[in-house]
Amino acid sequence: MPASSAPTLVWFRRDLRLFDNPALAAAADRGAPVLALYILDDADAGDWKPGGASRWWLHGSLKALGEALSKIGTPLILRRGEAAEVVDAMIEESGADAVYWNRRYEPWARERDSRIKDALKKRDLDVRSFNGGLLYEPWEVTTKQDTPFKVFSPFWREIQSKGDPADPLPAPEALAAPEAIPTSEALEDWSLLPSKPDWAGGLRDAWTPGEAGAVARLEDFLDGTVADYKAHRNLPGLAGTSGLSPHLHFGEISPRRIWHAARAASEARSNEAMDRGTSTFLSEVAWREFSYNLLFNNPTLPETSLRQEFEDFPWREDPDGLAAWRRGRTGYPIVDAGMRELWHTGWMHNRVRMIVASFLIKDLLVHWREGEAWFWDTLVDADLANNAASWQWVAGCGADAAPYFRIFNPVLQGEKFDGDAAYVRRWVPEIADLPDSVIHKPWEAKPDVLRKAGVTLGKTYPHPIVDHAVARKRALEALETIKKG
DNA sequence: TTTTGAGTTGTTCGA
DNA sequence: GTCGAACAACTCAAA
Repeated sequence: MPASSAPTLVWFRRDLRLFDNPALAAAADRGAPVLALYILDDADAGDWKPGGASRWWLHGSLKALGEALSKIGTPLILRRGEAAEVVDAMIEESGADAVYWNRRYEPWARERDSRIKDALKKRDLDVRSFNGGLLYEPWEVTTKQDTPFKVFSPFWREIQSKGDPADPLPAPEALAAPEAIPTSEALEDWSLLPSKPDWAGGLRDAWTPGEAGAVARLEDFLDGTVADYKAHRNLPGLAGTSGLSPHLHFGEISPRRIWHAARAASEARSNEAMDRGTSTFLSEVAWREFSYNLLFNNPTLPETSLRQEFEDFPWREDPDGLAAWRRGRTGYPIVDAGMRELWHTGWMHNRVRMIVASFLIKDLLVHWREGEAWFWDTLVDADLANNAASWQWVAGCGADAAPYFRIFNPVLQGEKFDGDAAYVRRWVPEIADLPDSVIHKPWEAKPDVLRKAGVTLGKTYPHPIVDHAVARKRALEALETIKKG
């Protein structure tokens, strides 16, 4: 124990867990009492305050973290406001002489955190930041020329060549609370949960925010699903993905833990170095790293097309089309199913995210930022780096972008990846009685087939809001206008 | 400095 | 129904 009992302030942010939490582990090692703090820092976040679905998740995650911390001896203090001011107040009220946190990578957070760090260092406090959110820091993964990667494949090869990332750190077993514990605001007073109306029923059914929920998901996934991940991850009718994205976003589980657990599970199944499902899954974790790397090196990624020429793209204003897309009433069943899954559960299957994004951008020619904004508000896993990088990728204006001619055909995609229409029938029940042969293209069904299924196009289910073949040609022509040369 | 091979996820058309 | 080619040109990363 240090001579004084001045506490260590641990500022929780996107690391709402006890296991493999470097800042918390370092505070525990230091021996002094631990003051655990979470700041609702909307004031600092500018245009990127968490959306509705994220706030719902945050409530559950904070509740779980508070309970877990109390169990090992120290409460979680909740405060609202500008982080710099709140941290100062906490130091004042508790007598803390050290402040630890795990890094964030949003441009606004980096700028804010470095200001806070400088100010505290000037006052001779022990201030430290750690890597709690990534396998490797963005500046640790670079090309041989020491430049940031702009293409995923070589980035992924570089990650693999590094061997395994650091071992996860154990969770502290017991922590001492400070003598002077600052008062906490009540989580309920933050109004993170929707009330009028309560739209979160579907979210409650689908998710368990918090570290325990995250670990349970990981174990379930590694227990079975991962074996067929390579093939099944593309089929939205199955639960073939890990469903870990929101847990990762809030830091309820660390990517290093996921990495090591996945490797161990793979080795336990076979003597091979790593099975196909596991390596495909880990490459998806690496895509997350790649997005963070891109955001770190391109702070305007959420607002500005990475490829300059796309700033001159002839986007359309289409309020009606955008509204139909948001509500899942485009007349294309696979698109509508995805948008309704999103609205209902706060999540959408990855394959379907690409389909709906391609539809908004290429079929409607609506700016990718409109899609980014809607996802930001409705996804429980809304993440600045992933969201921005992925929308730019689909638009073709990002790093490693899709070739211009890659325009998803929503009918073919539906038939290919939802062949038995299990997904469409679940989320678009009004057409569930259509046979497999036409359920992805109801407008081609014969009148008596529609009648038998109780479908009246334009009444019970919309006509397609655009003709895909026409829209595809229009998109290719629009892309022609920004070609160089 | 120059060269070389490669670049997550697709669609359409014609043989 | 199945298969291969075409669909652009450019930029990246390493040698």
